[in-house]
Amino acid sequence: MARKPADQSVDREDILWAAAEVLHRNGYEATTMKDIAAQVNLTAASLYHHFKNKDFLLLNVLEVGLDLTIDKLERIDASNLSCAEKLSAMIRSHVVSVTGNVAVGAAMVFEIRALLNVSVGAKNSDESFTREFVARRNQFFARRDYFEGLFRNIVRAGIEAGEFREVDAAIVTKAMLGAHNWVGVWFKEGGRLSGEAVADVMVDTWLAALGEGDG
Amino acid sequence: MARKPADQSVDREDILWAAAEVLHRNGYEATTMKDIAAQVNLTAASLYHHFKNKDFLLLNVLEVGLDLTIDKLERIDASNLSCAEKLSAMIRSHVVSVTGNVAVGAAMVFEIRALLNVSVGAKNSDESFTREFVARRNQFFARRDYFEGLFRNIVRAGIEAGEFREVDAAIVTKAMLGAHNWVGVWFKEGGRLSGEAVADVMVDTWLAALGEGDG
DNA sequence: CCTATAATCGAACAGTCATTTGATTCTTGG
DNA sequence: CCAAGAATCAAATGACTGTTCGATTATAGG
Repeated sequence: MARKPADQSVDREDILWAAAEVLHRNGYEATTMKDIAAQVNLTAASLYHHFKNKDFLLLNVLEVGLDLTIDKLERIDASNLSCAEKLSAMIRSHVVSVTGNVAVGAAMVFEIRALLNVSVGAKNSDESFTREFVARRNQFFARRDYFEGLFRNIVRAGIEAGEFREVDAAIVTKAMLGAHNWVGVWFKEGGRLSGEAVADVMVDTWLAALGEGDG
Repeated sequence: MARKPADQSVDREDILWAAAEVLHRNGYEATTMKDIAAQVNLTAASLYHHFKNKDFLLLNVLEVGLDLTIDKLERIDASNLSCAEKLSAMIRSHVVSVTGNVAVGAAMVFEIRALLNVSVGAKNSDESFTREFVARRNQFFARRDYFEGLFRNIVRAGIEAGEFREVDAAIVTKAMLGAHNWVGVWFKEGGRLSGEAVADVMVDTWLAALGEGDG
C-alpha cells in the first residue's frame, strides 16, 4: 500500500493524544476539529480519514483513557493484598494517572456530562451513525460504572473484613472518586507537590476516613 | 416608566435562574441563548435587553451561585463553634446547596474551566467589553479562592487547636471540595438518599479523615 | 518504472449561533 | 388620555463549525 512517514505522517494514536490534550484544555463542546488538527499539523479534513466524525473521535479518547485506568486497577484487584493495601494501591494508581496523564485522565471524567447530550437530537440525518454512537456511548457508561464498582467493592470488602469502619460504601466511593477527579483540574506540573506526593496525601486521607488510622 | 407584567413578564433574576438550569444541564459552551430564552418564554433577542451578552449573563450566574454559598459559609465562620463543629456545618451547608440548588451550585464549579477560555482570543472587536469581562472574571476567580480559603482556614485552625490530626490542609481541602462538587454531578432528587443524608455522610467522612473519629 | 492506494489538502456547503437593528406592544407616571 | 420608555419580537448579519468532495501527493509492492 502507500504513504507512511513523509516528513512526518500521523497515525490514529497521535490524533487521539492530540485530541485528549485539546479536550482537557477546552472541554467537549469547545473542542474543534481544527484545534485537534492543528495540534498534529494537519487540516481538519484530514482527520476524517482516521475517524468517522468528531463524536466518535472524542468518544474514542474517553474510551482509551478509561481502559488504561481500569487495566491498572484490575491488576491490583487480582493481587493477594489486604483490602486496605489494595485500596491504597488503587487510590495511588488512579491519582497518579490523573496527574501524570492529565489529558486522558481528567478528560475522561469531566466530559461525561457533555457526552450525554451529544447527537441525541434528530438533527443528524445519518441514522446508522447515531445508532452506533449511542451504543458505544452506553457501553462506555457501563464501563464507567464498572470502574466505580472496582473501588466500591474493595470498600465493601474492607468493611466486611473488619478492616474499615461501617460507612455508606456507595457514597464514600463517590466522594473518593470526586476528590481524585478534581485533582485533574487543579494539579499543575511543577507545583509544590508531585503527582506521587498528592497521591500519598489521598491515600492517607481515605484510609483515615475509613478508620484505618492506627496503621 | 413602563411595562412590567403583561401576561407574564420576566426580570433579570428569572433569566438568571433559567440560565443556571440550562448551564447545569448542557455546560457552558453547549448552552445557547435560544435555550435560555425558551426556558422563560422569550426570544434570544430579548435577552439582550437584560444582559450585555452571553458571557456576561453566564458569568453572572456563576457569581450569584458563588455569593449564595459564600454567604452561608461566612455566617458559620463567624460563630462561636469549635473548629470541628464549624467544619461540620460548612460541609453540610455546601453539600445541601449543591444537592438542593443543583442549577447554581454545580454550575458554579464545572464551568470554571470553560470560563477561562472565553473571549481571550482577539475575535471580539469590542475592546471595552472584553476588558470589563476579563476584570470581572478575575474577580470571580479571586472570590473562588476566597471560598476555598474559608474551608482551608478551618482545617488549619482545627489542626493548630489539636482538634484535627496533622494533614496537608491545602490538599485535603481540595479533596473535600472535589468530593462535594462531584455530588452535583451524580445526585438525583428522589434517589436512595436525600441531600441532607448525603451531607451527613460527607460530614462523617471528613471528620473521620481529619481524625475526629472518637467524637 | 508503474500502479494501486494511503494520506493529505483546498475549497465549498449547510447549519448553527451570538448579536444587531428597527419596529411594535404595552404600561405607567403625568 | 398621552407620551416616554421598558420589554419584546422578527428578520437579517456575519462568523464559525462539522463535514463532504475532488484533486493531489507520495509511497510500497509488483
